[in-house]
Amino acid sequence: MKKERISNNVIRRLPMYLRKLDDLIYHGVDRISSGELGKQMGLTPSQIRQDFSCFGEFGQQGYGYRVTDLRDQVAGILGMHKGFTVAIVGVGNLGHALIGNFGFEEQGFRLVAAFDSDPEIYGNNIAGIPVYDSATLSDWLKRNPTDIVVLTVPRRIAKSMAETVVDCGVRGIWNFTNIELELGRQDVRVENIHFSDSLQTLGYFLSEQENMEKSK
Amino acid sequence: MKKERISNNVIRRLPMYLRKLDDLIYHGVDRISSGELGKQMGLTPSQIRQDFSCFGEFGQQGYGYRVTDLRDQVAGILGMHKGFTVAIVGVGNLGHALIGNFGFEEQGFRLVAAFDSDPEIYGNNIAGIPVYDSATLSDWLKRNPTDIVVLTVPRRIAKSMAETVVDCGVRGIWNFTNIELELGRQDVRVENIHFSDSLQTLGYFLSEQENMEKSK
DNA sequence: TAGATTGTTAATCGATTAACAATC
DNA sequence: TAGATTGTTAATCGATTAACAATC
Repeated sequence: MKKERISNNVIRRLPMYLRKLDDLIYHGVDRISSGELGKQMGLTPSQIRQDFSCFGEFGQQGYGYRVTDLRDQVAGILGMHKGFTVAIVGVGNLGHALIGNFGFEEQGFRLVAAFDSDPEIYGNNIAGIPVYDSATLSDWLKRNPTDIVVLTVPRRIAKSMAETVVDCGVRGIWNFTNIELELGRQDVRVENIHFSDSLQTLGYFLSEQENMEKSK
Repeated sequence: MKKERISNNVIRRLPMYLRKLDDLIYHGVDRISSGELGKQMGLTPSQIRQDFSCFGEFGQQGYGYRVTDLRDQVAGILGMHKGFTVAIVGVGNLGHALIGNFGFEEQGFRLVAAFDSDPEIYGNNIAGIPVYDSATLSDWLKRNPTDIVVLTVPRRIAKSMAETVVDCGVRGIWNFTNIELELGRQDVRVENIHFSDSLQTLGYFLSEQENMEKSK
């Protein structure tokens, strides 16, 4: 029974499932039960069955799940077959790293162009991706409708860049700038990679651990 | 009333609070109520008071919270004053970006060294951080006890590198390799940055949006 | 003092887990 | 068929929200 409203927790688990399923395929596993999958992922079988049942009936009673089928279902839910187009704005080390190593294509995204304001940087190709002058970004987006912009620019220009690109029809921003982009637009989705949040969380746990040991 | 067991959700919100509080300080705000903070962050006042009350009593009745005090409390909870030492393993574009742009020091971490196996790369300094040969990592860690390793190596060597460093006493791994590091050690904390999970989540929402529009 | 706002207890809501009939 | 395992309904658990006495 498909649900209309999917909780955030479920959505965040989908990429985890995908990674695990790819791993199982890699290891030649063609069938798995919710019990076994749960054991391997540290989830309860119930949760796994509940999660998938939000989107449809992907298993077979008495048998389990066909790994490749399930993988394709999950990939489909995540829109990986849609070929969303991507442009990277800001080609510093991080932008560079994403162009070279992330593998947009393997994940079903189409990385089309990159932009930077440094004349030393634009005009070149990086791993086959042309890098254009940021000054031409707005025009370019109007001529080349783009689904997603990866925001890897310095913090101080992040907000205005974000506003520019959404005005040019971009529907999703993958935000690496570590600021909270409040664009006030319901139709634009921002997904943040907050590096510092992650490291601080790690700091919390190490700190906790130290406090525990001291109080023993 | 301090709680012993803090939920993960609360912990993940702490860095958000910190960012917001830094922002308020930057804008010269010296006092804020849970109501106003909630409005600005999109949380309920109740939740904010509940969150902070896990760690102590940081506010004043009838007044609210002193922004700088609260900021310092949160930073303290996150262990930012502890000066955890950090080494980066893998100096590709991403490792390079983290050394140059992340700002470990401003966040209270002490970035001490970086390692890479490429002779073109090790032997140099990057932004004042020495880059050593990965072959010497194990020895170096034994001589220089290190709290955290940033793992920015290629996927295929991620697991063995992780095992090496925890054997040398590293207590936390900031993992950028997009694999699930199952180290089976309760005393070592792994914090993941799964780029692809994040982008796939964005893909899900854009895909949903399209489906919604089509079915209208 | 009166007004504001906290910290905390109680109520609600949502997510996870357990149970089980359906069925491969 | 018997055994296994799903999808789903019900029960539990935990997190969020609401309410309010305490107090600055």
